[in-house]
Order: sequence, then structure tokens, then C-alpha cells
Amino acid sequence: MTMAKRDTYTPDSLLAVAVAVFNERGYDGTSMEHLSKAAGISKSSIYHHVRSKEELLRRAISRALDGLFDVLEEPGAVTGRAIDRLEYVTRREAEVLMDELPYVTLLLRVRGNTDTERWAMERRREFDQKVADLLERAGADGDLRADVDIRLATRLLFGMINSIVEWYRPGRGGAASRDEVAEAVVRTAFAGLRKP
Amino acid sequence: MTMAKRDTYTPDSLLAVAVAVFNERGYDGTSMEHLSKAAGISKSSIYHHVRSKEELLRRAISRALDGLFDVLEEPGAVTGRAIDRLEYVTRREAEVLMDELPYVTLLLRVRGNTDTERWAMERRREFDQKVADLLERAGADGDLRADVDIRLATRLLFGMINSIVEWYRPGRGGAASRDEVAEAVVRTAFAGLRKP
DNA sequence: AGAGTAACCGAACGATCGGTCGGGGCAAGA
DNA sequence: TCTTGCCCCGACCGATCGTTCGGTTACTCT
Repeated sequence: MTMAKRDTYTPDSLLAVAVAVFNERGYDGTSMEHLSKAAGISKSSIYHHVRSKEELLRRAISRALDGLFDVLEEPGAVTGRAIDRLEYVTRREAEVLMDELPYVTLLLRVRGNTDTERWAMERRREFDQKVADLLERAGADGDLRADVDIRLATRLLFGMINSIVEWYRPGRGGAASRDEVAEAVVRTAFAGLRKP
Repeated sequence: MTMAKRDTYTPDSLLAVAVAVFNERGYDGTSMEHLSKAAGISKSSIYHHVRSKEELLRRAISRALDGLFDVLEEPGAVTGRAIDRLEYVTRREAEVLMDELPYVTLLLRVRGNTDTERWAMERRREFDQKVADLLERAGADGDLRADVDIRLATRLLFGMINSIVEWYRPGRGGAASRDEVAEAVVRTAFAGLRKP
């Protein structure tokens, strides 16, 4: 919607503009005309930098997925008790989500209309499954409250974390900061999930 | 996507088909051609029952909003201690969400591209504000844990509840039932929110 | 049997979609 | 000064968008 001025575009800097518009209007609701207005260059010029509209989506989603998957290989996610690894992954996932907010936002909203979107959904399921395994293990260790089904708890945990994209805005205003949000997520989730 | 057979359509029965397709492909990603295929009648016949594509969206969203707002006027939501009213509203909202799943799903996904969508977002904000007031009051009563900001807690609570639309499917399979889900939501949320 | 009407259809409307094409301007290197 | 190559443009493509239109069924009521 807003005009962007810059000397020249790289595929990445153009991607940043495109993702912002995608998140504002939805991917399907965004035309190449919308992108050209937002980027301040003509519609045909966009094709000098990227092959297609779908490539923009693929690039954005890849970036989001890479960020999320990388967390699972960090030391805090692979060593120690399952419940502690789970807490670590929860906090880090929330942080990555906020650091790469526009890209993760886009990832969480794909509906599966194209091959690219279906690929994104599949990779996302892989990721969710790995965290679900962690919850399963923490349950087996007896570190989770027993009165809530583990699969349900997994869904609710993800629901809470992913909902961050609906309201968190990085520009520091009176609102909560990145670290405060991450802390609140961990606290709220685990004071409910962890055995007293 | 799938063919639907029926003697004749009413605006409501057609709406049910349309909403299903909207949720599968996204509103913007759904063409009238898609709807006609799913409904088993021609594109032009749809206009015999409804004025426009946007009217379908408006009807669906209205139904969802009505269901949610009605909860706030039920006896359990207006009498008693704030923390108890909050718990009641949380459970009932989860139930309504599951009872009216396709319609609420659509409501939660609008992006604000048209007047109808902006109206939906505004009404949704009204609703959220009323629940936020309830949380505020429970906090003032000293019934909420003090180490998490109340506005943050509100966001996370809604995030958890609303995430139900992403995975709950009513056809009873091996998965959790409506009441089990509602119970799990309340338990997970309040064992984290309520003061020990 | 005839009239009226709800439900439906194919064809076509102007607008907009994602994408292509040939070429222009301009800074850097020769 | 001339050439090269990057960045950009307006004009245009066939396809598809939401919607309209004139007309045809098939059923109901008299």
C-alpha cells in the first residue's frame, strides 16, 4: 500500500516488500499490481528480480522453515531432560517467530492451493511432529500433568505460540518486548503443563 | 472440490457448501466456478440464491459472531466472581467455536480487504475487548497469577482457544470429542492463569 | 389444460489476473 | 567515445475473475 523508495532492488529486499503486502492482503488477495505499487517499480520490473509470484512465496516460506528447523538442532534442544528441552524449544520457537515475523506469518497462513503451499504444509507437519515427540517423551518421564491428553496439549501449545503472529508487532511501542513475550509464553504454557 | 447432490438449494444450505470451500481454499482463492462445481449447479444459478460472493461471506461471518456474542449474555457469563465468569466464557467460547466450526474458522481468517471484512474485524475486536475486561477484573480481584502481564495473557488465551479451528474436526474418529477439547482448554489455560 | 413461478442453464460482459516482450536509460569499463 | 549489461518501462497476451442476461425447464396451483 505504501510507496517504498530505494536505489535498486535485490531479490531479498524485494521479497521483504512483497511479504509485507502478502501479510496485509493475503497471498491470493495480492496482485502483482499491488506489489509493484508497494515496491515503487513497474509490474514487469518485478520479473527482472524473481521468476514468478509463487517464487516469492517459496522464498519467504523457506526462510521461515529454515529458522524454525534450526532451533531443533541447537544444543539446548538435543541434550538434557525432555521437559527442559521442550521448554527450550518453546522459548526459542517463540523468539524465531518474532525475529522472522513476516515470513513465519506467511507460512502459518498457507492453505494448500498450489504445490508450493502443499510442500510448506508438509514440512510444517514434520516440524510439529518433532515437537510432539518431545512432549510425548516428557510425558513418559512423568513430567507433565496427567489430566490432559498429550496430543491435545501439543495442539494447544502450538496454538498459543503461533497466535503471536496475530498481534505481536516489533516496533517498540507501549507493547510487550520480544523477550517479555517469550517469557510469558513459556510461563503461561508450562505453569499449565508442568506437574506441580 | 467434491460434488454435492440435493434436490434444491436454500440460501442457507448453499452457504454451508460455500463456507466449506472457502475454508479449504481461502476466500480469495475461491472462485464462483469452484463454488458451482462444489454445489453441483451452474455458476449463474448461485446468483438465484444470493446476491454476490461477498454476501456469502457476510452471512457466514454474521452467524459466527452471533454465536460468540450470545455467550456473553448467558447467566454464567454475567453473574458471579470474575474469574469464574471468565472460565465459563472460555469453555463456552470453545464449545461454540466447535459447534459452528466452519463459520468461526472463516471469521478468524478475514484479512480486511473489503468493507465486509473490516466490519468483521471490528466486531471481533469488540468481542475480544469484552473478554479482556473480564480478565482485567479477575486480575483486580487478585485471582490471576501476577507474573504475567494481563494483556499478554489475554492474547495467549485467545490464541489457544482460536487455534482449535486449525485442527479440531467434528467427525468423531480416534480424536478428541467436543467436550474433551473444551475441558482440556479450560484446564490448560487456567492451571496456568489461576493463582495456586 | 393453462398460468405462474422457483430453480436452473449457457453465453457473454468488462475488468483484472499473472506473465511476456521489445526496447530505453544510464553507469562502468575499454 | 563506444560498448556492455543491469535495471527498468509501457504495451500487450490469453486466461480467468465476479457478475449479468435471456431463456428453458419442471413443478404447483387453479
